[in-house]
Amino acid sequence: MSYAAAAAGKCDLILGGKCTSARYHLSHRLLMSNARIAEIFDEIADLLEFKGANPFRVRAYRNSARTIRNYSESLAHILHDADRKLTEIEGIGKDLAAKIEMLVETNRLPMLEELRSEVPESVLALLRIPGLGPKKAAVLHKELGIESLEQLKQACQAQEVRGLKGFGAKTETLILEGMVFAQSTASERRIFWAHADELVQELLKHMRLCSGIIEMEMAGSYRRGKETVGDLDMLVVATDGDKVMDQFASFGEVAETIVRGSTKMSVRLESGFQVDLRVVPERSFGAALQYFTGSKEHNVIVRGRAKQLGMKVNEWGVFRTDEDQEEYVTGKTEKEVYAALGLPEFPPELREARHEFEWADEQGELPELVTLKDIHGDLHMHTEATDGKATIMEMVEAAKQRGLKYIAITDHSQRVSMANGLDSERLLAQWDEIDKVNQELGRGFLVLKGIECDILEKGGMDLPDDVLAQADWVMASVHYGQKQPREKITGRIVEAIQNPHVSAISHPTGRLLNKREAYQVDMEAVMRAAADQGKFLELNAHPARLDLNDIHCAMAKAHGIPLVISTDAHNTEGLNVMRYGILQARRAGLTKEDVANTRTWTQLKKLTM
DNA sequence: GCCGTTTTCGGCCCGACTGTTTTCAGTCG
Repeated sequence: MSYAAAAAGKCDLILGGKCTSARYHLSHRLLMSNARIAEIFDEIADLLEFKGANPFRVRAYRNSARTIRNYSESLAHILHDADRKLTEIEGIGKDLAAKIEMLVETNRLPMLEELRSEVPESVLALLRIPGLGPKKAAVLHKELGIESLEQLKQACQAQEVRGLKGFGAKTETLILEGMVFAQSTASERRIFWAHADELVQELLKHMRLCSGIIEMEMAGSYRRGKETVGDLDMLVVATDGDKVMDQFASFGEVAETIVRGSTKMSVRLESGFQVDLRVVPERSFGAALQYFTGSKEHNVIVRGRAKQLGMKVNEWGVFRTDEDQEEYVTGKTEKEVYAALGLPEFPPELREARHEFEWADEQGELPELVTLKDIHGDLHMHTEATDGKATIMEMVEAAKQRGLKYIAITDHSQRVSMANGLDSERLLAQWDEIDKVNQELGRGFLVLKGIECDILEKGGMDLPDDVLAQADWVMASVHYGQKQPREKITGRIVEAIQNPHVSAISHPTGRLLNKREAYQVDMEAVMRAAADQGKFLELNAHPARLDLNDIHCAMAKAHGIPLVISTDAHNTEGLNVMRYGILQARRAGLTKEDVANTRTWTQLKKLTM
């Protein structure tokens, strides 16, 4: 189906049919992307769960949603390829394949329409209250006719809820307390990894004041380096667990203790952020670290493997199970836990049940992931000439201190008037200055003549070709017309890639975490163009951008497109964000070879030829 | 709903904690 055909779709299509509803924020002009199919299957899982459907059926929808979201090829393309079948994909059987086909071909799914008519959207909001799952929410809906958070609040205040079977006075209180939490959106509760890291450093500092701690490590999505973190998990081995919990409770940010048992304690910080602490025996530390680092999906596979081997894995260790006997095998370190199952010690960033087991099985080894030390240059930064704060020389000094060998100065072009963007004349003057700086620096460090040139709303570049031709490095960026329809914005970016003077596309999707959705850009088309033209794509390392995301980074690798990880620094401190980009690249399974700026400038230049 | 050296049925990861119970179901991670 062409973009035009998709765009011509009417508002009665299932996914565009509720244009005014919050249920779908996406425009109905979209093709049926993998992300969208995944979103639909997740919604079906939510609705089925609420209805009390077979939990394994619910899981099948959730698993397939995750697989589809992570899939590097468009399902619509596979569907239209006569030699391929959707059922090749793990977790997609005959039924789901038929549903995907119906979605792609007709943009509709009667089953979803039926579920939606049975379960009002507002009822699903009840599940966001901590402690309220599908079973209890269903009772509230059925017995008291509750359909919204507001109605539930009133019922609790009127003490109508405590009369229900399985509910009590305490539950009413918990529901009322959880109301504010439930009313905030999921994105408001997740913080950038970089912010989580600041919090972690503070927390670790506080905990180190407690004597008797033998081992201490953060687990969870923080350890996996996810771009945003929803809560923190801390693991401790200590001589006195109670003392550790007391120390934990005395952390300055703690607002309330949610639970405290003998091995587990959860607190909520002033900011609403939750932190969990677990105290485990020394012989279980590795097993617990493995377990609580997750991801959940990764662990499900690990446990399945254990079972095949006649073993069992839980947070206490690896056990050999014979008849009704259980024998502890190992658990002190993560490495031992994985080794007992014949698996390599997966770097936490890879533990997402995407390709890591495939790599371990088929290649017998994991990719050697890129590290911060591998980076030799930074190809995106600004100076005081536009909206940066430092001079060229100050950026050079800061880059040298961080062990870099070259940088590109890429200030904004004239279209970005708010940032005092450069016209041809000022840009050429800046490049003269760079020549002088390079002379002064001599060998050992190189400053490249660069520009972050806007891709204009109507298409085309913001500076003339004869100027761009003189640059060492041209990054093309969309800053305006971000809301344009898919066909238009994709066309602009593809056209920029085809411009012979453009080296790379910066922040290719334009998303800002927790704040702004990506452009409606067709990334498959962008990647095909980049691969075809031998151009680079940026992984912008700014913690609010991290654009490309990990899935797109893996897609780029599959297309053979080299990525440049850059800081987009606006001052000298801004150069520090490189490590967030590295974390993102590692999550995508990228090696040193996949990242272009691990090379010298001379080597990097050859990649484009 | 998926999957198969258990192959068209019968499994599908596992434990801690809480509240409402009086032995356990629901929720969470």
